Amino acid sequence: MPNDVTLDDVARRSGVSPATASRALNGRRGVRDDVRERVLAAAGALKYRPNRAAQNLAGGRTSVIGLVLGSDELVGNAYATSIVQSVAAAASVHDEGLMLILDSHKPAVAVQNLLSDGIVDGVIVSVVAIGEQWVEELLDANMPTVLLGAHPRRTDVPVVDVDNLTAGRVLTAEVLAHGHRRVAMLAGPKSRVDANQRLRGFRAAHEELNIAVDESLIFQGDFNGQTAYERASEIFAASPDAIVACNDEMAIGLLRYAKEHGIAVPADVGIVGFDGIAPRYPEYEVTTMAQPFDRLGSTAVKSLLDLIRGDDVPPEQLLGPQLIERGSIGSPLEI
Amino acid sequence: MPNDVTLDDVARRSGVSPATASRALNGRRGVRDDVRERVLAAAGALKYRPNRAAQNLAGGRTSVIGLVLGSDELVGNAYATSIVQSVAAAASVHDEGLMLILDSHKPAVAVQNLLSDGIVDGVIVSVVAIGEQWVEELLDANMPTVLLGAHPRRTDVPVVDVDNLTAGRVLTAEVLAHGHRRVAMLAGPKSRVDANQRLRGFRAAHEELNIAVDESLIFQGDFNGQTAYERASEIFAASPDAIVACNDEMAIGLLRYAKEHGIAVPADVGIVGFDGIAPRYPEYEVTTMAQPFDRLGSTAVKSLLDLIRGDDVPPEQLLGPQLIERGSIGSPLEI
DNA sequence: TTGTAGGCGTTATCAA
DNA sequence: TTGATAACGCCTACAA
Repeated sequence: MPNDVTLDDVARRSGVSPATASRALNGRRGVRDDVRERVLAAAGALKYRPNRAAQNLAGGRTSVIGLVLGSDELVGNAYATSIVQSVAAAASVHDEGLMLILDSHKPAVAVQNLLSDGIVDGVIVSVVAIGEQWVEELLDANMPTVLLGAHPRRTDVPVVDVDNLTAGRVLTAEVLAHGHRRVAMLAGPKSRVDANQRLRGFRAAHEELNIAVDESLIFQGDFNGQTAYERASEIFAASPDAIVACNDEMAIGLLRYAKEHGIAVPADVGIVGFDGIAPRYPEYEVTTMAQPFDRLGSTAVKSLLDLIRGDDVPPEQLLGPQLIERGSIGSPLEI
Repeated sequence: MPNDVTLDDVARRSGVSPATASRALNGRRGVRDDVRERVLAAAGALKYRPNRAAQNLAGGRTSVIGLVLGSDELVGNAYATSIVQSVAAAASVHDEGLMLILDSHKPAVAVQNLLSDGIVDGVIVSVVAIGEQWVEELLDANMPTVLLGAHPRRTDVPVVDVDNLTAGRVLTAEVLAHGHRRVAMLAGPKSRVDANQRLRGFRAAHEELNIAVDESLIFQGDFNGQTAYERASEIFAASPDAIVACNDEMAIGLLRYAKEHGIAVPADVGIVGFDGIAPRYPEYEVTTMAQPFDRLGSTAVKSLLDLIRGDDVPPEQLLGPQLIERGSIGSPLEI
C-alpha cells in the first residue's frame, strides 16, 4: 500500500503521456522546459516515487549495491565494521540501497542470489572476504565489482585501498625519527596484500636511512590481537626499541601485555599500529596510521556507480593514510 | 549477462507452459508429480533463478528485508554489531536479502525509499534506532515491521526481545546469593525499556529476599563505557559490595577504573553486566547475562516473514537470557 | 491438471 | 518535442 502513485498518475495529472513523464523525470533531453516543470510539479504534488522493481525490469538499474564481507565475523572486527559504516553512509549519499552480504554457508546460492536475481547492480568486495571460494566465483562472474582492499591475484578488478606502502614507510620513518634503531615488525598474514605492502614500507623506511633491517626482528602475525598478546613475550624478549604492529588490534595486544608486565610504553619500548581503530580502546593510546574510512567508502561507492554506468574506473585508487600521534613512541617531534 | 535463463526457457525445456512451470517451481498444488519433477529438473539443469524484480512487479515478494539501525554508530557498538550479524545470518538462512539501513541524514527520503520503492517487504527495527524521527514515521507507515527490542510506547508493533526483567532478577539474585548485600545499580537510559526492565528485575530480586534497596546506590548511566569509567570514582566511593551495571560496556568501564586504581574484583567489589559482549575484551572477565543473539535474529526474521505472509505474530516474544559466570562476583556457587 | 492471456510500472524504440 | 507500443520476466485468474 505504501505508494499507489504510478507514472501514469503523474502523466495524467500533467496532461502528457507516460513516456514524456518518464523522460522529464529522468532528466532526459528533448522535453520542453515548461512541460518538464509541469511533470515535476505533478510528481511532487502526488509524492510520486518510481517503483524500482519496474525500473529494474524495464532494463534500468536497481539502485541497490551489495557489500560483500564473506563469512568474516563483524563482531569484534573494528576494521570490517568501519567499512560497513562508511560504505553505508556513502551509499546513502548516492541514494543507493545497500545489501549486506555476510553470507557464507551457502556459497553457490549466495552468488546466484546476487547475480541472477537482478537484485543488485554491482558489488563492493571487502578484502576481508577475499579468498573465500564463493567470493572468488563472484569475481569471475561479470558483474560490476570494486575491491575494497587489494586482491593478491586479481589485478583486473578495480581496487580502492589505502596506500599501504606509504603508510608503512611513513609510520616506520616516524619511529626511526624518534631515534629507535632496533625496530621490530609484527607482520600481517602473508596472503594479504595490505600486510605485505606495510612490510615493504617498513623496509623502505630503513633503506632510506641506510639502516639494516634485522630479520630476526620480523615476526609473523595474523592481524589478531589475542594472538599478538600470546606472542608478546617472545617479541619483547628480542628487546626491540620499538615495535611496528601491522594493525592496531595487534598493537593493542602488545600494549596489553606490556601493561600487565610492567613494561613501560614508550619509555621501555615504543609501539605503533595501523588502521586507526584504537580510539575504541580508550585505555590504550597507540600511535597509528589511520585508514581514511570515509573516503574509502565514498570512493568505492562512487567507482562502483561509475562502473555500473559504464564509465571507466582507474584500476587502482590509493588513498592517503593519516598519521595519528598518540604518544606510544614518545612525544610528537618538532618539525 | 548474469543469468539469461527465464521461466520461458524452463517451460520450453520441460515441455510445459510458463504457467505450469511457475506453479511447479513455486510449490503450488495442482501439478502432476511427474510434471513437477520434470520442471524442477529442467530448472536445475538450466540453473534457473527467478528474476526478483519481475516477481516483485507481478505482485509477489521482493525477498528482501530491511534492518533499521538508525544513525547509531555501528563502530564500537558491540550490541548493534551483534544484531547485524545475527539478523544477517538468519536472513541468509531464509534466503532473504538484507538491506542495511543505517541512514540518517535524509529522514523523509529514507523512509520513502523503503516504502514506496517496493524494494523491501518489511523491516526489522532495532531498539537502537527507536526515538529517531524518521524511524517513528516508519512505524506509522503500514509496512510489516518487527521491533528488535521494545519500544516505550508502540505496543502495537510485534516485538522480539530478551526477557530483561528476568535477566535483571536472575543476575541480581546471583549477586545476592554470593552474599553481597550493598548492591549498587548503574542503570541505563530512562528512555530505554530494556534498561528499565533490568532495573525492575534488580528490585524484584531484592524483594524476594526481603532486602531493602538503598536508593542512594542507584546511579544513572547511559550504556556508555567511557561515561561509566568517568563516574566510577563516585560509585566506588559509595562502597558497595557489588555493582550491577546495566550493560557490559559500563561494567567494563568500571572494571577498567578498578584495575587502574588497585581495586580488586571481586575481592573488594563484585561487578556484573548484561549483554554478553565482553569476550571482546579478553582482559576483562565479567559475569554477565548474555543476549541470545542468534535466537533474537532468527526469531525476528521468522516473525517478520510470517507478518509479510499475513500470518499472525505474537505481540511480544521474550527470549531467555543466559547467565555466564566469569568470576567477577566471586567463584561460581555450588548448586 | 494445464494453457492462454492480461497486467504489474517503467523504459526504449519508432513514428508522428 | 511528443505519443503509441512493445518489451522486461513473472504470476494468476480464467478457460479449456
